[in-house]
Amino acid sequence: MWNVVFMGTPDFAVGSLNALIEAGQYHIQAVVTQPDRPKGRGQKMVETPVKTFALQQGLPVFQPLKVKEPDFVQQLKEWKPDFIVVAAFGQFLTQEILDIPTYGCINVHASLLPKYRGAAPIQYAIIKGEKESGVTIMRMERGMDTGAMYSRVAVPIDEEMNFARLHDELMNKGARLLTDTLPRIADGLQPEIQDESEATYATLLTKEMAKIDWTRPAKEVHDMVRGFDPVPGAFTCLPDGKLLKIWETRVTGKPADAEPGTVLSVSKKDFTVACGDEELRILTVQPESKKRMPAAVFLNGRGVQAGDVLGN
RNA sequence: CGCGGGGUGGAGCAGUUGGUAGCUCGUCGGGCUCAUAACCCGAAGGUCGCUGGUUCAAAUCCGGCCCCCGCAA
Repeated sequence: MWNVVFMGTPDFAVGSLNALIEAGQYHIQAVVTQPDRPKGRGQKMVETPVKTFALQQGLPVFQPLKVKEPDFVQQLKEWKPDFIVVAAFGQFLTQEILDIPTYGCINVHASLLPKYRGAAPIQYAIIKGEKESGVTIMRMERGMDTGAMYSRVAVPIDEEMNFARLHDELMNKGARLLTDTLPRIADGLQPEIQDESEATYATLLTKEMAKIDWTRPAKEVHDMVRGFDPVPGAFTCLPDGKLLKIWETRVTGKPADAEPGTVLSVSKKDFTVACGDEELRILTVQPESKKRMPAAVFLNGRGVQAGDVLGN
């Protein structure tokens, strides 16, 4: 049995925590996660997915505002963990903390490092039109996901892959890779240094980035739409100013000679919109205050008409 | 008490000077066609979220409750 302190926050991290528990050879001394925060409609206090899961499992949960608080660092030292496993935790660890575990702080990162270091690696891989992504197990050091890598595993990304699916796949693959790799680290597995010249960064996604820019090529818009599905959702504006989220699209390959954002053809099933280069077929949308619906259904009600211009 | 939109036949919507509910799609039947997700004709299907109240009369006005959703965090 190895002593492990786990640090993580969103669903992605739950996969890894669960794998550690099921592996049966790790003693989870503590689960550290972000404090409860007011969230959503009504501003209710919401606990992180990791907290919810950890409590179900009967594990002790800690939610320091900052892990680097002296009192908490002291607590970590007293646990004398063999590993600190970190998965999408959301706080930086100080060198003092990195030095605590016998075998170091081990991170599960949802990309093939050194590509897509940072907060939103899954979304970025899709948005950038990558053909594959993956997960990396690495030894943390100071710096944003710069540590030497113990192991990696790749997963292909097809044209219809969206964030939700890639997330789940990487969560599962990452969890398995983690439990496979930890024992080898204890055995002395040597990590591989990241090639700094290959590094790219996946910065935090902002609201502004989710707004569709119809002057971009259709393929880019398509990649963006699936990269933002289901959160936060790529959106545009209807002629009346109402919000319209776009959930599913298909590149048509048909050149579009109209002002970007113009609704070109409207059939019973769907409609197409002019992008910078080609027409993009819209298959699934979500009007403001409504649920996600097929384009055909949307067109039955309010819908749009050929000639309408989106995005203003 | 963060801001806001909405609950109308299976689906998406219209319908607020209150007076027995319409549209598109779907479904079922029939027709046309080599054929069709196309077209034509016809039919079924709604206690208008729930609950009180105002009124001769409420989907439509007022109160309470339940549910869904967008924004913001």
